[in-house]
Amino acid sequence: MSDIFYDKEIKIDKKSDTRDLILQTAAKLFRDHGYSGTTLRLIANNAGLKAGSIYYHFTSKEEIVDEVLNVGITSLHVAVQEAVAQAQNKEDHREIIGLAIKAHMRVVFSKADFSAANMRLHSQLPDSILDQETVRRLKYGELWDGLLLAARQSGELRQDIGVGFLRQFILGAMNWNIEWFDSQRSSVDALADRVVHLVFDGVFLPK
Amino acid sequence: MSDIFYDKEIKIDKKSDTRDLILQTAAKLFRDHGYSGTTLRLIANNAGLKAGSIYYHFTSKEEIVDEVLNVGITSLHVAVQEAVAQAQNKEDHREIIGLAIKAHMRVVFSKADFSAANMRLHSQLPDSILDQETVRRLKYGELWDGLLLAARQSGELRQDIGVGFLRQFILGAMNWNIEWFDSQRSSVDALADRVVHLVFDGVFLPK
Amino acid sequence: MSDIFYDKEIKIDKKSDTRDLILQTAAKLFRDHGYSGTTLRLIANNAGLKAGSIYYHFTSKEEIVDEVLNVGITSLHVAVQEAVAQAQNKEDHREIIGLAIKAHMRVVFSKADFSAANMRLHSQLPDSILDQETVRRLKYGELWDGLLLAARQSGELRQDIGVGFLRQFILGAMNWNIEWFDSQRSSVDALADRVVHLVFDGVFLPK
Amino acid sequence: MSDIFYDKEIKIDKKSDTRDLILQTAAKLFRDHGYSGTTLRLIANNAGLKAGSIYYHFTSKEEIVDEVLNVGITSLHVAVQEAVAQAQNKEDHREIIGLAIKAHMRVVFSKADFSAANMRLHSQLPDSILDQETVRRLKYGELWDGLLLAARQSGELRQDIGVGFLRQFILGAMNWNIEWFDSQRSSVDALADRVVHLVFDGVFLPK
DNA sequence: GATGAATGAGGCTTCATTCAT
DNA sequence: CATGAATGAAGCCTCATTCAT
Repeated sequence: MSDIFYDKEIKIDKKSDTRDLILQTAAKLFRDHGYSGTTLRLIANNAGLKAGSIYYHFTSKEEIVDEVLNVGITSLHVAVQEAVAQAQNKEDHREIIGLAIKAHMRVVFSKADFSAANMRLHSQLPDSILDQETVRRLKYGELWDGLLLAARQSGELRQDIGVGFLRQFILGAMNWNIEWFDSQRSSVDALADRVVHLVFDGVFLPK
Repeated sequence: MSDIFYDKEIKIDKKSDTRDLILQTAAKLFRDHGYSGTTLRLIANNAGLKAGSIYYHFTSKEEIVDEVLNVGITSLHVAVQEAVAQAQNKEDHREIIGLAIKAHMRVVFSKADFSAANMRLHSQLPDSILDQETVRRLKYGELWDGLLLAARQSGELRQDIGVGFLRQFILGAMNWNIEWFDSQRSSVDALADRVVHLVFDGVFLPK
Repeated sequence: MSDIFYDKEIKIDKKSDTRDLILQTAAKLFRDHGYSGTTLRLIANNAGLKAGSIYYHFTSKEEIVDEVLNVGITSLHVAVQEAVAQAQNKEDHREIIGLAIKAHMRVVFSKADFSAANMRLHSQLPDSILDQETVRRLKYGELWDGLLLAARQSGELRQDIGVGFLRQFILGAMNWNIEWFDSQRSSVDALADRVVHLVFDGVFLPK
Repeated sequence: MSDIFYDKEIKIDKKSDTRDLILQTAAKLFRDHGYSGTTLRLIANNAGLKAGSIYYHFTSKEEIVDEVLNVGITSLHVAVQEAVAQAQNKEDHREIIGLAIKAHMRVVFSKADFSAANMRLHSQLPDSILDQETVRRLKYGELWDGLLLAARQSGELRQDIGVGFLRQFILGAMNWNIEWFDSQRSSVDALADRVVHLVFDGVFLPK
C-alpha cells in the first residue's frame, strides 16, 4: 500500500492506483466475508476489474491478504506509537493509555478496513501466512506491554493481574466493536471514550 | 442437536448418534477454519464418514451451520439462565452478573465448540442464515439486558453508559479470549475470575 | 493400470474400469499432443466424463502422467525381459537381441499407447516427475546394456563403439518409427524385421 | 529469420535484430519445453522483452513456431545440399551420404536450435501449422531419397529395403540423439562419425 | 445408513492477445 | 519500438450436492 500515509502530494504514484484500489477493496471484503469467503472474482468485480487482471498486480491471493494484514497492523502500530509519543513526557498513565486506545480504535474504524480485517482474519489464515503475521502481531503486543508495564510500575495500575492478560482484555474491549458498531451512524470518538472509561474503571461503581 | 442437554435418558435416539457426531465435528472445524474454510469433506472425514453420507442426516451445509449456531447460542442462553436462576433471590448484582459471566465463559470453552463457533462465525455467514441467527442473538442479548438493567436501577452500576453498550463491552471482554486463550493449558475458571474482576472494576485502581 | 496383463478373467475389478479408461485415454492423448497440450478436459471428454470427475480417480494431472509413464516403461521392461528369457539358453546373440527389438517395437505400437507416450514425453515433463521417470528409464537401459555387453564379449558385436552408445542407436532406430509409422495400415512385425536387419547389418552392403 | 545465412552483408536490416533474437530464443525454448509448454511470456523474458512487445514483430504465437520450423528445416536442407554438392562429382556414395549425415547432425546440434526444435515439435503442432510444415518436410525427404536412390542404383546399398524406409531409419539414427546427447560436453563430430559408422555397417560384425 | 462415483459451478491461476501511451 | 495494463478463454483443481447401489 503505497500511499496510506501521504499528506500533501495529490498523487505520488499514478501507476499504483489500481494496486491500491485492489488492496482497499480486498480489505473491506476480507473484513466482511473472511478469507475463504472472499473470492478473487469478488475483489475484482468490486474494483471494476476482471479476475485475471489482479494477477498483473499481485502474484497470488495470499500475497494480497499478506499485504492487507501488514498494512493493517502497521497502521495500528504507527498510529498508537505517534499518539503515545505526544504524551510521552507526561507522567499521567491514564492519559497515555487512553490516547493509545483512542488511536487504535480510530484506525480500526477508518475507511480502509485494513486494521479491522487484520483483527478478524487471524483465525482463518492459511499456514503459509500465519508465521509472518504472528511476528507482526507480537511486535504490536510488545508496544502495548511497554505502556502497561510503565503504568503498573507507577502504581496506578491494578497489580494483581499480569500485563499480558491486561493487554488481551483491552484488545478485546476495543476489537469486539468491529462486530457490531456501525461507524457510519455513530461517532467512533464517542465510542472510544466510553471504551476508555469502562476499561479504566469497570462497569460497577466503586463501593 | 438432539442430546446435548439430557442427563438421565440413557438413549433418546440411537439413530441420531451419527448426526450428533457430525455436528460436534462441524462445530470444532467451523470454529477453527471459518464457514467457507470448512468443507463437507473435511467434516465427513473427521467424523469417520464419506462426504455423501452427511446428506442422510442433513439436507445441506447451511442446515449444519444453522444447527451448530443454534446449539451454540442456546447452550449459552440456557447456561446463563440457570446460573442466574440460582442467585435470583439475592440482591447482590455483582454476584449475579459474575455468575452469568462465568457461565458464559465456561460454555464458550467447553469441549463441544458450538458456542465458540457461534461467536466467531457471525461475520462469515451466508445471508440465508443470518436472519434466524440474528433473532437468536437478540434474544440472548435481551437476557443480558435484563440483568444489567436491574443492576443499574439498583444504583450499583455505572449510570452514564447505556445498557446496550455495557452488554457489548462485556461480550467483548468474554469472547475475545477465544482468539488467544488455550483452554487445554490453563484454567478457564481462573480466566473467568480475572475477566469478572476487570469488567467490574477496570484496569486502574480507583484514585 | 490394474489389468494390463490379465489374460483370462473377463473382469478382475469392475471398480477400476473408469480409472483404466482414463489412463488409456490419457496415454493416447499424451502421445499425440504432448504434456501441456493434453488438457484434463480433453482427457475427460474423450473418456466420456467431465473434467472434475477425473479427480475422483487421481489426485492431479501429474499423477496421471506418472502412471502412464510407469505403465509404459514397465510394459517394455517386462516384454523385453520375457522375450529374452525364452532365448536365454541359446548362445546366438543376434537372435536374442533381435527378439528384444521385436518385443520393444510390438509393445510400442500396441493399442494402449503407454510406451509410445513414454518415449515421446520425456523432454516435456515437469521437474516433479522427471526424477522418478529417470530412475525407471535407467533400469530399462541396464537391461539392454546387459544384452549388449554379453554380445560384445562374445565377439559378435562391433567392439569399437561403447555399449551406451549402441543402446541409444538401437533405441533411436526403434522409437523414431513412432513419428511416422502407421500401425493401422502396415504390419508392425514386418517393420520390426526391417529394423532388426538394418540395425544389425547397416544400410550398405559389406564391401 | 532474416540473417541466418548471410556472410558478407554487415547489416541487412538493423530493425530485425530483435525479431531474430525472438526467434532464436523461441527455438531454444520450443526445443526444450514443447509447443504448449513454451509461453510467449517465457520467450519475451528470455529475450529481454515484455510479452506485448512480441506482437510488434509477429502477429501470433503460431507465426513464431511456423518461422522457427521453417528456418529449422531450411537450414537442414541447405546444409545437406551444400555438403552433397561438394562431393557430387565423386562416385563414392558412402562418402556422399556420410557427408550428408554429418551435415544434418551438425546443424541439429548447432547453437540456434531451430532444427532440433523442428525435429521435436512435429507431434505437438496445432493443425493450422501442420500442413505447411508437412510440405517442407516432404521436400527435405525428397533430397534424401535422391541420394539414397542413386546409391541403391549403384549397387552399393542394400536392395531389399525400400528407400523411404531407409530414409526413416537414417533420420531416426540421427535425430534420436537430440533426446540424450549433450553437445556441450562431447563432440558432435565424433558422435556423427559413430552414427555414420553404425548406420552404414550395423552393430554386428559381418559373419 | 452409508458409500462410490459422478457432476456443475466456481475457485485460483495462466495464457495469448490487445491497445493506448 | 516497447511497455503497462487489461481481458476472455481456458487450465487445473475443489466443492457442495446427487443418486444408484
